[in-house]
Amino acid sequence: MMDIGQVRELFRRHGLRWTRQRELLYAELASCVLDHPTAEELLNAARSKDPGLSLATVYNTLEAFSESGLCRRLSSVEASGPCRFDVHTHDHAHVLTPDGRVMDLPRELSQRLMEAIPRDILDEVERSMGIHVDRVSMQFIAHPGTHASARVEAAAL
Amino acid sequence: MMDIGQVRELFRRHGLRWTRQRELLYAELASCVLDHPTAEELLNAARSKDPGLSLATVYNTLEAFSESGLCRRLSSVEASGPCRFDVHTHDHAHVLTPDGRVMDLPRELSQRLMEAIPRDILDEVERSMGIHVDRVSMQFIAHPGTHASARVEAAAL
DNA sequence: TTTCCTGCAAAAGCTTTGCAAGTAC
DNA sequence: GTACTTGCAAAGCTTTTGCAGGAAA
Repeated sequence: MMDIGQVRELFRRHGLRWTRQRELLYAELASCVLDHPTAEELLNAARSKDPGLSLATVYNTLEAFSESGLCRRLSSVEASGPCRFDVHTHDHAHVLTPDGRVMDLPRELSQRLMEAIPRDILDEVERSMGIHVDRVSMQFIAHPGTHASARVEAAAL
Repeated sequence: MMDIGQVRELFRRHGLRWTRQRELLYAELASCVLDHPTAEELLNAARSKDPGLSLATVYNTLEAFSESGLCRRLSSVEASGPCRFDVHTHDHAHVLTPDGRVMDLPRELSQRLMEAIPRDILDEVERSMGIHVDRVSMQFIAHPGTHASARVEAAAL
């Protein structure tokens, strides 16, 4: 994966101080390649390595990561629940499973999707709504009764 | 608009008892054709006609409406803050404005968008993620610096 | 040595719930 | 009459914040 020097460099590039807690949390978050943890899930995972870690620090850290572009915050979906955090910051679509999980669509597929939106429809959205479209967010809601099991490898992202 | 008999009938069809509060709240919600109110905004609007109305009732009512298919609760992946409620239950895309509002894309435009998703990409989403796609949810994030001002009429929805 | 981060606890914001009284059916 | 709804207050859940001590630059 990433050694500690690389993470320090990554943090520096994003204007973040390095701390033991941030290092740990970034590693945990980065290990969630397809699924996306909540703050509490991240805390539970990280506490095995740092029992003193506090939930407030997890939230503060995720806020700092999100601000600086190291992750993205995915707000509550369908069933109201806690926010989830996504280590992938590039534009990509999500799949929402019936059991409340959020999964990434592989980058390449997401790209093809975005490119498939006809230019003229986009133009009409901008014209009729009086806006400029910054980006498009898409979620595939999985049919209840199918259990998602991504067959993609992490590398595909 | 809709007279009281029609609303009673609508409620009955959806298995809901008619109450003064529900009547009022449905009217308020239905008057928000392009924008989507939060529970609190709805309360404020409705209190001019029923000062005794309570926030808990607004939430309970919106829950009942959502359950029975009379409105939809919007918990977008991108938005933060309180939930918003949408009287339009058909599938349609949304525009998220920089100031946190959520606006409907006209039905016809939404439909064209959905139809523009290539069949083969949808198939590959289902195959690679191991799901069946129930529906697709889309949001256009408006560029900060543009202020949305829909030029569509309510009738267009 | 200055500035930022952490952990704790407390507060804040949003939503749900228990209950007694009232209303729809 | 029965079952459901209302309004109130209180609790619940998620997230943020104030502060004192500690660590990074």
